[in-house]
Amino acid sequence: MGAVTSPSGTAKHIAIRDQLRETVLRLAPGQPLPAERQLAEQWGVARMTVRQAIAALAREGLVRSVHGRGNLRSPEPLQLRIQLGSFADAVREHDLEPTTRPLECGIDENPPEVVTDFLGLGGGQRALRVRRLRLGNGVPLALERTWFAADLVPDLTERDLTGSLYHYLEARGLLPDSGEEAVVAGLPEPHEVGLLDISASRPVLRLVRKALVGERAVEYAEAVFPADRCELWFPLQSR
Amino acid sequence: MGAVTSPSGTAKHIAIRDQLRETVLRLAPGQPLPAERQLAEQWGVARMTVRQAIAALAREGLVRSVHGRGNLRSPEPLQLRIQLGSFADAVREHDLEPTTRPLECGIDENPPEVVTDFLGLGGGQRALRVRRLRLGNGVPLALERTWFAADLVPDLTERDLTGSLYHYLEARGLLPDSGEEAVVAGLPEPHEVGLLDISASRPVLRLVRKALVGERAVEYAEAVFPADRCELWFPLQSR
DNA sequence: ATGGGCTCTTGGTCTAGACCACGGGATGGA
DNA sequence: TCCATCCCGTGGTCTAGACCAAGAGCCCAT
Repeated sequence: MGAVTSPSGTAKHIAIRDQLRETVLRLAPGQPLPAERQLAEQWGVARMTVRQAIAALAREGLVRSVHGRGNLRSPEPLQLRIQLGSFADAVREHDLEPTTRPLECGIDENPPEVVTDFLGLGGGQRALRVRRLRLGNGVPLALERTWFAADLVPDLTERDLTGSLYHYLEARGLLPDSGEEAVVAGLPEPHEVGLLDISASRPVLRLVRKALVGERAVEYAEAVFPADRCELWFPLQSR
Repeated sequence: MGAVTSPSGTAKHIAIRDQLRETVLRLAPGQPLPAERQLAEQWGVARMTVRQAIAALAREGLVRSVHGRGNLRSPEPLQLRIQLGSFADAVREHDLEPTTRPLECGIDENPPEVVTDFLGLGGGQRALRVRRLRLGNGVPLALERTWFAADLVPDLTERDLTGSLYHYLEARGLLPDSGEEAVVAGLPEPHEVGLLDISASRPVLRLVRKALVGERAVEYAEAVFPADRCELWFPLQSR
């Protein structure tokens, strides 16, 4: 079939990538592209060249390669505006059903130094670590890891984790009233790729929250958000 | 020389990537890895396989491939904490020399709808667009694009752009006192790659600021930060 | 019905080459 | 001394195959 018409000087895999992008955008999410071998023959090109083009589309987040099945158009991203401290509310505002999957809840025998420093854990005091996956309509939106001083939350059970931790904290007068949040971007760790159901080359937002009640450090939390699906929102302070 | 010792079941390019990562970490920033052809021979492997390993290290941000020169270890990232609205101060706090390179300053004949909506531009009112590159010790840290209602800043000249725009605004009683900021992560556009001097596969933080003085919309700004070099920092509000 | 295995299709890895395009240093002439 | 040019080493692209491994559906034996 027709050879690749590259505006002289353009690499073939670039031209193929651009043509293929058009093809993908005409597909419904979840639908596969033609097989790599077929595309290679169709364009009269080596399979490696087609793979290079598809890899680029995968980095763009447009396509997901699944071994044994094909190169599928990615699901439509849902873009979520999250104002920090109210995850469930943010999800509900988008008419999504917020759910939480507890992954882990227990004593962290060896917490990172940033955690012990911030929570002021010295002799004997232990850190409780909670890991949760937050979803909207079943789609993973955030992976959270939170540390508390264990003696502050003695009766926190697995059941409390499926709802808002902030309700639990509020009932005990531990609702944070100040602190700071830092945001960086990066690429996901391998284990995060699976839990968040994203591709390894798509960026993520990482957020670190240090929260206080008055002078007392209450919560150290790290959250990972797929960049495709989430936007973090902050009110500007008066100066 | 020694064949690749892969923990049976591991792909060669993975094993090579991991060995190569160790090699890179022993290099000084800017120093090149051995040439691809040499590495391929050394490990008894095809050059394409070595290239696959190096591409992974490039995505990690550890290595930068330069056509005609080699695969060089990336410069040491400088990690900057930026509290919004005070870029120059943030840079100075890290003992860096903040500079600004004005790229463009003029009327935007066709501003995006989000801009005209926010700034309330109707009828003959026009938008002034400013593009600047912010650096610390000569290293690009942010690419900014800012829109103002043109009649609010009639005497803004190219000279004002090299310093803090906020000084200019403050002198005219236009210093923003409220607003909102949204943060997303993504990959850089091709033109951003060059200006920020990053590799195309490294994530960036994108920030959109809508700033007001009282009820009056003053500034719509978009900024792009290399994820390797910047961390955005926000104070937590009292609730 | 149902479960297990077979087979076919798909992407994943890898090879051993080829030629192109860029950068930099050596070389030589003005 | 200075500048243009050439050459060579580098990464960038591309080929035409090969085999491996995972998913999915078929078919048969239970």
